[in-house]
Amino acid sequence: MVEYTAALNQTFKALADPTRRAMLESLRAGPMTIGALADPLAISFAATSKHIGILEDARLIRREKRGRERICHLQRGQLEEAQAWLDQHAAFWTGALEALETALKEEDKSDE
Amino acid sequence: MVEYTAALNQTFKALADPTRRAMLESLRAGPMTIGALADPLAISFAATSKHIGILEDARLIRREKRGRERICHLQRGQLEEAQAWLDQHAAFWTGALEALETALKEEDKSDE
DNA sequence: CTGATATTCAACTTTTTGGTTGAATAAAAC
DNA sequence: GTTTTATTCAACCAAAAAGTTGAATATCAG
Repeated sequence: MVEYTAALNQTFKALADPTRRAMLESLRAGPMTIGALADPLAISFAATSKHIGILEDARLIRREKRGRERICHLQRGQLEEAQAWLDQHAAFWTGALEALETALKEEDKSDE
Repeated sequence: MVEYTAALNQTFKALADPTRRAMLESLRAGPMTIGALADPLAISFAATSKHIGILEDARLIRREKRGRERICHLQRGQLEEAQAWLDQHAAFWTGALEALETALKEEDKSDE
C-alpha cells in the first residue's frame, strides 16, 4: 500500500548516511571536485568516491569529467518522491489530528 | 554547516528501511499490535519487534503495553526535522533555479 | 618522456543491519 | 494450576555498508 518504488528506497538509503548528507550540503554552494568534497571529511578519496557513487546511483548528483578532475553537481533525483512520502506521512497529524481535535471537543472522550 | 543532529540522523536511518516505512504506513490506519504489524510482512515477531524498537528510538512510534499485547501508535518524532532538511535541499532548485533562470534570460550565458 | 596530481579499482577488514531460532516472560483462557 | 497466546531476549548468522591501503589509470606540468 502507498507507492513503494525501488527508487524511493534508494533515495532514502542515500540520505540515511550523515557523510552523504554533508556532501549534498557542501554541493549547495556550487559544483566541486571529489577532492574538495573529501577535504572537510576525515575520510580517504576512495571512500569519498564510493559515497559519490551511491549518490550518483540515486541520481542526487551527477559526476562530470573535466580533465583529471571530476566535478560533482547536485541533481534532483527522486528527491520529490521522498518529500512526498514524508509530507504524506506528516499529513497524518496535520490533517487527521485536526479532525481528532474537533471530535474530542465535541465528545470529550478518547478515540477507538 | 546546516544543523546536523543525532536525532535527524536517527530519523533518516529509521526511514531508510522499506519494511519500517511499510510499518509506519500500516499504522496510519490506526494503532495496532506487533502481531498485526508482522502479519503482512514475511518476517518473524522477533524481527518485527526489532524494527519497532528502531522506530521507537527515533520516536516515530510509541509502544503501549495493554495486557500481553503491545499497541503501537504513530508519533511525530523528529519527522519535521527530516522534512525541513529535504525542503531546504529541494529549495536549491525551486529557489536557486528561479534566480538562475532570470540570470540566464538577461545574460544568455552559462554560470561559472 | 618523466613526474606530480586526481580519481578509481581491487582486495580486504570491521561494523552494522536485518534476519533467524529457541528459550524466557507475562498475561489470558481454560 | 496448566496451557495458550503475545512479545521479548539472547545467541547467532549472512549480507551489506563504510572504511582502509596500495596499485592502476588518466591527465596535466615540466
